[in-house]
Amino acid sequence: MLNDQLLFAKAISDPTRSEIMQHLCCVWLSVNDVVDKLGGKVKQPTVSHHLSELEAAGFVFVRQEGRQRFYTLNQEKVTVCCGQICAAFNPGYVMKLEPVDVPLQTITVSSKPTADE
Amino acid sequence: MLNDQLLFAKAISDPTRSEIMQHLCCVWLSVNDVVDKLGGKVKQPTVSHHLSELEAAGFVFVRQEGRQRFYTLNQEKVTVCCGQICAAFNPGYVMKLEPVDVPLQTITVSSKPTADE
DNA sequence: TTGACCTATTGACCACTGTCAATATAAAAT
DNA sequence: ATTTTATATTGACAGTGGTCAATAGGTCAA
Repeated sequence: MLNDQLLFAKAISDPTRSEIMQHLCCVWLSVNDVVDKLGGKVKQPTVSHHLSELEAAGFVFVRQEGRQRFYTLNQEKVTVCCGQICAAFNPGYVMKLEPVDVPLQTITVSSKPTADE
Repeated sequence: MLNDQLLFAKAISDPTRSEIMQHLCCVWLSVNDVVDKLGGKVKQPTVSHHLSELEAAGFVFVRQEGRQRFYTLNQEKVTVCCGQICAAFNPGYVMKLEPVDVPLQTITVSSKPTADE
């Protein structure tokens, strides 16, 4: 029913969830790590709930390790969604993501970004 | 407390409102025009309500003409918001919008501070 | 002036959602 | 085995938000 673009918009439309997602950019954090990063704004069950939602929607990856669970952002999916939104509201334009101080790199909205490591 | 990025995410997180905004890309439509474009999915008061919200948030422009009100998308603001979102979730990258088949035009939305200016 | 038309407003309804305290579950440490 | 630690789940609550019917307020046409 709901496409990724709408799911992504819903995901980032809540301040707490948006902040969580940004903290999960490029790093793996445990649940309590995220709780700490939020500086007491919300409690652990709330963070856990948001992370479950994000996982269900495919916006984060999870890795269990002992009794902790580490989460990280699904960078590719998020980038594709960003591109879809840009394209939807800028007809006639193409979005490109250019690494700072590095040769050009292009993201075509309907295909996979070439974000190599 | 709520920045444009969050307001934009909220705006496009509802299917009806997102569709309205896309219909208002590059054209001026009356309220009833929008109602028609939505094909009976929602009634006129609902459309009117969404348009009021969008106007309050600055995402659409309005022009009164006789007994009708014409709305159009605030393309620049929407594009800036798209760029902010891309930047927020792609640290280390800059987003560029390139018109198809036309010389380069750039919208820089970097989270990195530029020393000058 | 009267009536038809366009849009905004009101009030109500209900589904959804973000949050928390309390508790459960599971794994590690003692 | 007991305790401590890390996370998930449950249940409840208040607030938000999308929707509509009914209506109000203008504006134009006859």
